[in-house]
Amino acid sequence: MTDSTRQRILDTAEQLFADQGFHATTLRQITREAQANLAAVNYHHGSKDALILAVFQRRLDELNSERLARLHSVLDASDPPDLEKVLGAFIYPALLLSTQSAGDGGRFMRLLMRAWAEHETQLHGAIARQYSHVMRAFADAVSRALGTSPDNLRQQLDFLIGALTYTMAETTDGQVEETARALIRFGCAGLRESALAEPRQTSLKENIA
Amino acid sequence: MTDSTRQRILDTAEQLFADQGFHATTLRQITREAQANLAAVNYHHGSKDALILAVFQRRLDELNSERLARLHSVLDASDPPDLEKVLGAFIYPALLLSTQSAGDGGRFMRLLMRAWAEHETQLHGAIARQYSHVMRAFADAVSRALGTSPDNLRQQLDFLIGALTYTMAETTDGQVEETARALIRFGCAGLRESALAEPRQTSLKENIA
DNA sequence: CTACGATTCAAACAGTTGTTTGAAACCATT
DNA sequence: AATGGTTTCAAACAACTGTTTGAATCGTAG
Repeated sequence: MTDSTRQRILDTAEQLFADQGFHATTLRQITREAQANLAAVNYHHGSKDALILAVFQRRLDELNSERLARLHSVLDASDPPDLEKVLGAFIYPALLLSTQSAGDGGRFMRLLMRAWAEHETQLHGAIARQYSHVMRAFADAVSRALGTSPDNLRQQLDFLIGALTYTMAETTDGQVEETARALIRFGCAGLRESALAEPRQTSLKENIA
Repeated sequence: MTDSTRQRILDTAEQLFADQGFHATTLRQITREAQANLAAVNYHHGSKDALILAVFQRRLDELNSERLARLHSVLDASDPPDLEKVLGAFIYPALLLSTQSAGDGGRFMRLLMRAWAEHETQLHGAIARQYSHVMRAFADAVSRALGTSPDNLRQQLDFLIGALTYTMAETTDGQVEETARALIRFGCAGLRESALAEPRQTSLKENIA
């Protein structure tokens, strides 16, 4: 292994941050549970703030690439794309990150929730920045599936993100698959209804994307 | 006034908790901005944890009674109740709490978000306990509007709560009304679609409410 | 074996935390 | 003016925070 201590700190920090929050979790607690020395955090990661960012960077990179890979696979399958499959490409990668931390399915979602509540901090900005291009890609895909402009879709996608984060944060491992299916059905209906409300946008100017 | 310092501490604590989180906010910061002495928090509220609970108690009591009042008004208007109006009775009171803290529309929602992330703490349990009977009332109302069993509706209502909390947490004051309308339309479509998926439940056993 | 860079470790650093204390100040009632 | 209960205040408390330091240990290449 390139660096075992660094990884162990990252893993236990992720778990403790999700359970207790960033400020409430102490470096002594992290290093004790990771069976490392107190100074190891500063040695391997520089500072506590840098550790927090590192915890997210690792997972968000994983989440983003998995989502985009599935999305492109869906886009290649049919044109216009199937809305259910587009939402599936958005939702299932998030569930994988949750269920892979065995025993606590909602941990990653609670971590995201905590990060999002940190509204005007470095963390919120960093996550928003890493999310934005993925969100744009999915907004484009949904707009093509519905035949509408992608402009007002960001809001409806936020509805979906909110529902996903909140619900999965307290879903136990067994119900994850069923909850995901219900969420996809719920979201598709909401998106289709919202698409009906605004005038169809079929002009070239908006739809070449 | 019965107690001005107590109220001032409650107000500034609410604001700082939403902006920075519970642990990151210090009693010295609260008392400084509230123009009170450091010991005033412990004198008036007992402890920092008790202050956190008090901040939520005040707002949740307000939110719950407003929601239930509007719900009963909707239930009295027609039978079966109008689904859009039921969701409106759920959503608008939350917006009022957000907009009444001028200049930062999403503050209360971020506060709720932070509280919800505190998963296995006293705070999470207290909020869930205060929410449960309201949730039950709205689940019953929605089930009557749709003509389905209220059993599986809790999950769809959680979708709505998640979308509401997440979206409003970053909605600026001006867009609040429009966002609420979009959310109601989105949620109604999702609920109606989910109702179609399961078999109609019209037996006496489930529907006497 | 030796030497050297990477890693670990115990100890200490200065600063901050929530809480407590006892005296001072306030304020209405006698 | 004197009383007694409520509220404020400055000061101190022990405990804990993230970070730094310099020596000890490790693993490996010369």
